[in-house]
Amino acid sequence: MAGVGIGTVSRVINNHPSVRAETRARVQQAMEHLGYAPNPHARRVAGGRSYTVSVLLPFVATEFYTRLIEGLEATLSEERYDLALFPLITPKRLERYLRSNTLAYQTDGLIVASYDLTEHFVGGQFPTDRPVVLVDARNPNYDSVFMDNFLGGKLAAEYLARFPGELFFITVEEDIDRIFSHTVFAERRAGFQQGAALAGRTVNPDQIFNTRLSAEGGRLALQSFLRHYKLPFNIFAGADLIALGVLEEVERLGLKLGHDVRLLGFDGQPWTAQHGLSTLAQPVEAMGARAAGLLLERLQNRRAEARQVRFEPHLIERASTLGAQVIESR
Amino acid sequence: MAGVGIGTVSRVINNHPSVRAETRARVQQAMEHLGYAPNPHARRVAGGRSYTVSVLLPFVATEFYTRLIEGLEATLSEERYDLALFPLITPKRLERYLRSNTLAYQTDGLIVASYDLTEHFVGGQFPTDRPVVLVDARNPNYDSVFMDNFLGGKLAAEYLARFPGELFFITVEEDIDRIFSHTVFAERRAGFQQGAALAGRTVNPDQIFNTRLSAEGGRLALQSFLRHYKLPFNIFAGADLIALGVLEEVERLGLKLGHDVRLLGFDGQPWTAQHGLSTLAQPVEAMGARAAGLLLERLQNRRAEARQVRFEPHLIERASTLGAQVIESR
DNA sequence: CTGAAAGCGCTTACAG
DNA sequence: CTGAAAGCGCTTACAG
Repeated sequence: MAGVGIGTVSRVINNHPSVRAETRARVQQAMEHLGYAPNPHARRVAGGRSYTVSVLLPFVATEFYTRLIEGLEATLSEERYDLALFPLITPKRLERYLRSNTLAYQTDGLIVASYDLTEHFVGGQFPTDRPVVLVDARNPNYDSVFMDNFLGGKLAAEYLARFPGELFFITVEEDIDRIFSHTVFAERRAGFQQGAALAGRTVNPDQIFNTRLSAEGGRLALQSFLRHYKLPFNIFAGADLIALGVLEEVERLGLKLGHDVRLLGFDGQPWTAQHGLSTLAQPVEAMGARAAGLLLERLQNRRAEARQVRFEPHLIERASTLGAQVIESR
Repeated sequence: MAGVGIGTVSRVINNHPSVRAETRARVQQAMEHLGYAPNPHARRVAGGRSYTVSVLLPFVATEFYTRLIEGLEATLSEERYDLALFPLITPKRLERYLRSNTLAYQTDGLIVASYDLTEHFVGGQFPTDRPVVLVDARNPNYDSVFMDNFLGGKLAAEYLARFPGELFFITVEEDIDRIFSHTVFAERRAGFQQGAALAGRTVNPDQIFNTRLSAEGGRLALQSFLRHYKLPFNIFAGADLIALGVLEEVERLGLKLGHDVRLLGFDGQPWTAQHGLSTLAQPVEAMGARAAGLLLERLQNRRAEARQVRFEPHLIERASTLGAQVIESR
């Protein structure tokens, strides 16, 4: 249809430089018109690349992963890469992804989210020769993009310590998927405790409530704090989802948000704005984009030194810590 | 290594009948020895089949899906099929899975879990010519394997109505992933209400508690019931996970399980046994296996009429409804 | 800059 | 029953 040989079509598809602009345009028009898209299996058989990247991620359906995937995809799709998602459901399945030559794993590279899975393999290396990038996790041997969760907890404590009233922390100790271990909540907790100590504040064990990652857990936490302490409260919820439950319970009990209870979340979910929830925002999409970028670079240059990219959370102040009036007058 | 041509190796791999048993064994030995596994991309390019099946499933990490996947995989792997999991995160992504010819979607068939997604497409048909099987969902135009959730709710009410005290139901109205709608909880609720009515029992609105799918939601539900009603309670939790929270709260409050509070879950999760939780068990693995079987058959015979396979939940009685003593004396 | 040819790792008639 | 050959839909030197 474009009046060219299939080799030229292939060059257009693969962005080969030596194609005349006019020819390239003609071929692209024809592809558009015909709704043609190349067969990725054939591309892999012929060229050794499938233009697909695997993302191994925990089997937990939080907005964090939705946002992370968006970030990954935005960057990868610019280079015409597709991503295939592989929820890590059992260790057996991890083994399968890595060792078998299942279609599933026949991709060009690997992005591993939230786990440093190297501990599962002898020698601390992934049993693969494909490039691997960690995101929301870190390992010195691999490109890593991670959040400084300790700093997040510390910032939370320092910020909340400026207000009158006791400090509280709601955390999640249980492994989110009961299979692979993760450390983000423990890091936030350690940071929180150090921040509180630096501010000269004590945090008793019953000021720390451990629950599961659910809004209802936040409601139970507030109930528990109320049984043992007097208002006002300064609560750092280890996740926005948990903070949402605190908000619900504050409302149900008729307490005054930003006064009786000052509340700080963690994550910076898009919906926190509507709820007036102060939060330590993680630039999740940016982290995903960066991880995708590292993988793309690594695909070009396999030998470069592993890079460690640290992100910091940033404080977003809203009514849940400042009170409604303060916000209005800004 | 086996002293045969590559064509014969291929015949062995594909279970072609006309290979001598002795030759087959020799080839298999060689494959074993070399750790050889065929390249699925090449298989698809050459033979049109990739021996991979896509599973589209909600992005919710419940044990239901873990078990479902196990059931699917057990059956598919017998026929040397692999499965590729595709969490349905956004409608955009659904579109992508179906329309693009991404590697992701270049599989031999489609298993769709928990949603009748046909509503998203004009004509009520999936835009694909590959076989499609629904599981935990139903549509007359496609092979479907589903649970009779209405019956489940009805059985629950009939069973609990035999005990003294009010009837309660804990449900989840919000869509589990906020994106695609599902109906299982509404069906259980409708069945529960009919069962209660048939048993001559009334269920007031405040005897039904709506929460999210979390253990903590069960704890809040029990708190709510206690504010409005007197013990003893007969509670049907729409999911075992929610029942777990009721158990936790019963213990925290020092109530007597199986007496003050009789509790029935739904799902039949493996861990319910340890907790003495009575439950309406869904044979999830069997449903998965059946769905996989239907797909395998459909791969052979594309024209056969769509089959509808209905599963029923079955009651498992334990201490949470019978009390500890009764169990002991059995 | 572009076409024609070889080749990627398989499957499957076609002979024998 | 089995080997040799053609072909699947691409990519990529190799010529021109």
